[in-house]
Amino acid sequence: MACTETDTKEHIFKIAAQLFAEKGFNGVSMRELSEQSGVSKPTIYYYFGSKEGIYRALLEAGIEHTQADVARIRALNLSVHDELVVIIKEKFRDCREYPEFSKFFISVHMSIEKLTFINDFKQRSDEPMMKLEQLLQRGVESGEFRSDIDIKMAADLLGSTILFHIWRLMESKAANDSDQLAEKIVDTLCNGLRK
Amino acid sequence: MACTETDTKEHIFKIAAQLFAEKGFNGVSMRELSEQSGVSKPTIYYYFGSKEGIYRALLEAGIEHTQADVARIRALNLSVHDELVVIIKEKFRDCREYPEFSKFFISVHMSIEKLTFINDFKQRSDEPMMKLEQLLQRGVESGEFRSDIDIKMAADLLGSTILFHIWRLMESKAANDSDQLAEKIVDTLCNGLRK
DNA sequence: AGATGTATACCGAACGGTAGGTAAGGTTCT
DNA sequence: AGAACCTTACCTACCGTTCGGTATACATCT
Repeated sequence: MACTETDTKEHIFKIAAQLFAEKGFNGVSMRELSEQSGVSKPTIYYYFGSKEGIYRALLEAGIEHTQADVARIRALNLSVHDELVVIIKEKFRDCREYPEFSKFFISVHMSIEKLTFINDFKQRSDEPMMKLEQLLQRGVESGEFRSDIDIKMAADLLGSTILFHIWRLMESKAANDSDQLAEKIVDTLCNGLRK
Repeated sequence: MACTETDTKEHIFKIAAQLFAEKGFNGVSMRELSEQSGVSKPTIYYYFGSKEGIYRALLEAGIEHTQADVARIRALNLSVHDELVVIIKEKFRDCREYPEFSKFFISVHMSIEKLTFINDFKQRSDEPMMKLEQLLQRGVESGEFRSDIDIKMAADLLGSTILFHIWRLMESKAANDSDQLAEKIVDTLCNGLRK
């Protein structure tokens, strides 16, 4: 989750993530970004070309990071229940490790602000939900879950709850026990409410 | 879900909801709003005082509407399972009946865009989640649900999924069978996944 | 060693354009 | 006449972006 370039560029990158996350694309001005990062406006243009350029760079970095995460966890070959727990734990860990970037991604994902240039990102952001469905399907096939469950619905429940908790985690800087939280989420869904 | 004033005001109100929902507060200009609603800029200022004024008016109208909904449903005295289903159905119905306003509210609720003047709205928007917790608590007390369930977690699962589905409903104008969807959501949570 | 050339990293000032907002003045209705 | 409603014309502040430059550093030629 980095920019792999000079210090200055990386610094701008990080501040941009913070500002965009807080105020959205249209809420941040280049002047503000330049003041907050302590460089001149032209310097930002030197590195990123345009306002849109910074935003896109942030998106790209995030997508790459997420894809790597998912592949690594899949390779561990856990039970579905455990893989779900690990996926959620890993998401929460990212939030602690890269709060600015995590906050930025969740804001992009949530915001309705229609920015024409993030359409393909939004499309790619459906992939995690598909992965969840595949995972649950595997749970049914292996006998871990009942075969009468509605996989799409369960994936929605899970996916939206993960988003929601990341969002809440990012808003209130509370030092939650996020590992326990991850287990609770999965258990609550797996066990249901009924007697 | 109305403005209870003149036609012109109501018309501006509706267009504003559409635009804010699509582009966020900072993404909409007063010029655009005036062009789209077919009145001059000063007319908008005549009715709403400021850009912030329109936004606030939309928020107020929405809060009132939601509170009325919840109270009415509570008075029906249903089982917890059924009350949950009805609440969700009612939300979905609103989305069909007042798509502009529903889309606006969901966008406010979801977006991280920090607009200082909507802080008290965001605070009040926690109330529905609290209502859900109370409802689930009632379910435990009446014996409808197991006593070992994590109420907060279940409320989060449910609340975030409702938000998510409304959001999805609003994005893809698909004519979903939302009544069936409401039942599926509640059933999936109530019955769990495990064998 | 010193002069010259060139690339990188940055900045102050200014561009055309648009933002939110208003002053002043017509209509229309009562 | 006066209140309610709505417009044209205009304001200032700020927007994203670019221009024209500077400082440094390293390579090349003499």
